[in-house]
Amino acid sequence: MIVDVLVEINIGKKDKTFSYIVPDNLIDKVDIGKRVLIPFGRQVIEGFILDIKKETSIDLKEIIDVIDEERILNDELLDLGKRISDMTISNLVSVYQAMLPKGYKASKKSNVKDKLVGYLRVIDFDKANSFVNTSKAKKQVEIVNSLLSEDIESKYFNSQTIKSLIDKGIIEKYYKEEYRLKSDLNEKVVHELNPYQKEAYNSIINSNKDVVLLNGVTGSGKTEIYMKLIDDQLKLGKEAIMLVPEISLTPQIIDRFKSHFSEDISVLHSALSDGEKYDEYKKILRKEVKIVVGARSAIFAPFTNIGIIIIDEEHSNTYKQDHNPRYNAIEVAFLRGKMHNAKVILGSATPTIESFARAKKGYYELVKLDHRANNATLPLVNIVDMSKEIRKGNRLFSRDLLLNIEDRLQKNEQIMLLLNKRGYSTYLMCEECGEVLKCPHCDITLTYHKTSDMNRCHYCGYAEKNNHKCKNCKKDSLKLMGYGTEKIEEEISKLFPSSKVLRMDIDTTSKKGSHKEIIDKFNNHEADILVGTQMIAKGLDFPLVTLVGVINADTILNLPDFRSCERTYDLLSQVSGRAGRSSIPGKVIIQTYNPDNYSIKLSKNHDYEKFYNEEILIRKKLYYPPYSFIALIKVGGKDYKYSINEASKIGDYLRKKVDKEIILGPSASSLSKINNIYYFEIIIKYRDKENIIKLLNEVKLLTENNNKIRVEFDINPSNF
DNA sequence: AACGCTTATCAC
DNA sequence: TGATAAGCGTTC
Repeated sequence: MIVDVLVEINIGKKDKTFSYIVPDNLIDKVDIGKRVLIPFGRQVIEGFILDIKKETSIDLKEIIDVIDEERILNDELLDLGKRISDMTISNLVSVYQAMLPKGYKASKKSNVKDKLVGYLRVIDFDKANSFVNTSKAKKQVEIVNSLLSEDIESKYFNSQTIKSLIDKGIIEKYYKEEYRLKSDLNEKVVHELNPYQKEAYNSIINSNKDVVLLNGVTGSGKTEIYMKLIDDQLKLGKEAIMLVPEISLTPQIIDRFKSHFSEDISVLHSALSDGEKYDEYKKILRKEVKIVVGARSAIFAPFTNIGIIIIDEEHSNTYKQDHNPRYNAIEVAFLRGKMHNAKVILGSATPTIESFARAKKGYYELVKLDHRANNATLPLVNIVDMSKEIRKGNRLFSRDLLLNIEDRLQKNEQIMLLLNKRGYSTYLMCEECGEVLKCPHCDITLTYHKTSDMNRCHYCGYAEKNNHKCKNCKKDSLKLMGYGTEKIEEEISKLFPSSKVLRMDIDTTSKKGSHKEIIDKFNNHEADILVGTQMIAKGLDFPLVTLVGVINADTILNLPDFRSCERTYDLLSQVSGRAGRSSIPGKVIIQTYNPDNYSIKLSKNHDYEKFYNEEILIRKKLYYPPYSFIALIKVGGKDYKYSINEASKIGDYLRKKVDKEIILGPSASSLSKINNIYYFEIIIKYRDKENIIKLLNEVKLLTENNNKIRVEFDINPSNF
């Protein structure tokens, strides 16, 4: 018997497998989709079995061992992986690896094992009973007495005492497999749908379309509808996958799910340890759970009978993986939905322009939910023109914002302030010559971090001590320019010394559990003001927040990205949704230098459709999605001239092969130099999806063996 | 990834 | 000319 094994090593030839002989003692254990241990050159590595053949051969090596008891990749997932590998122009192994949690990847590094817990039990009851009645060893008698009624974890007892009992032949130690995350079942809580939710629910179940776009304003109670839809599928004996952005996978949400279903659900997200992820995945493989709630990669949950797939906040760019393989979980959901004949539900208050366009064209069922659940009103939005404020000398905070903060503090209500930049100051500039301090490797502005007094590059991680010296004119005249959340926190504390301020950004949430800690503190009203980056805009629900301030709405607007308006609108509506979630009406103050930009102006009235109508015109005019698809080819190399030359060759090759599609570039990437590697980009705007994917796979084959350059592909990039 | 093999480079 | 460094190609 021979098996074909796919290994995680970059081999010039696409998805090449290696054949091995299966020794007789392993014949019963091998199966397609399991991992095996194999000799490979001089090393021993792991790989996936992709094929089994009856024939035999003598000049092949033998597999060393079969790692898995059960298949970890079933037929559907194996096939799905092949399609994703094609769609994303990436290696098949990398897709299979991305589909699996660390402990199930084919690599020696992932040495996550089953958690075994040591227990003690009585083996000789006669001996135990007489021992209890006769022995004078008080501690030992106590242990045996307890063990006579139930088995107990060995860690609770002194090992010396236990040893003597084991030696006497009365008790023994044994190991039991346990899950790292205990399933503490909550009491069942069932929510009745309100009339609006019921109407939306009915439209969803009565639709004959494969995909439903649920467009509900923030706070309209989409989650209740999701849960009802999942209930229906569970009753049919089917399984459900629900994807949520990483950031909104808060303990509150998980608890809410657990109490609704009152059965064990598998939760998959990055905050779990490798061991916990491994266990959660194992529960699915063993068919012990029927519901998975998780971030992007949870779309690969190894279910075999999926009834529904729900993607909450479908506009979130976290569903697209930003490194290879660059798959989009929503597209994977469509593939799996079709395979299982399961509906895919996309939910959002601000859908992507592409999704909404598809819904309007009738490809998706469009279901609207315009009423907030507990009759809460949408907040009042005030737009403040900062160019007028700055003339009055108000650089950071407008008068309007300060007055409102003061008012809320007096009423003992809470405030959230949002600025999507991190660090104390965004950059350092020389006051004498205007030179901006940049990373010596990446050509990107360095950010000053006050806590460490260091200037850091956010791309390569380069850091240097801040010495205020200008590298151009050598004078001590480097000044901090711009500002970040740290600066806002500092200034607010100065202006309102009696208030308690919390800050939430990448710097304060890097430690495990600190994210939850900050949320809990703010929730318990241990602070009055929460200053933070985007991460405070999403999904959080603080009933006492009645004022939300956006310090600078222009940061996203000014990004060189055709989606910058869409992003700005999303962010502003999300953040507005944070204000006035309960009976007290909320207020939002947006500070901007572009008060007339439609994405800012229209967020005031919470009218997504109006924004869509404006935005779609621009997309059409400039031939951007949904009027075209976009693909990005990134060519990187150490030698500037050679790299741009190779990039041009790729551009020429493509131009020769297509006639209607638009090929732009190559041009220097917006981050043209990172870690001393130069990057060039080719952008393709196309309509003929199949043909371009085929072409790009050809380009991959042609460039794969050239190790002077690295070529990467990004189909439908989420930002560029 | 890791090793052996071939080829380039340099001081003498 | 020999020693060492750098690049290349293979792994069932």
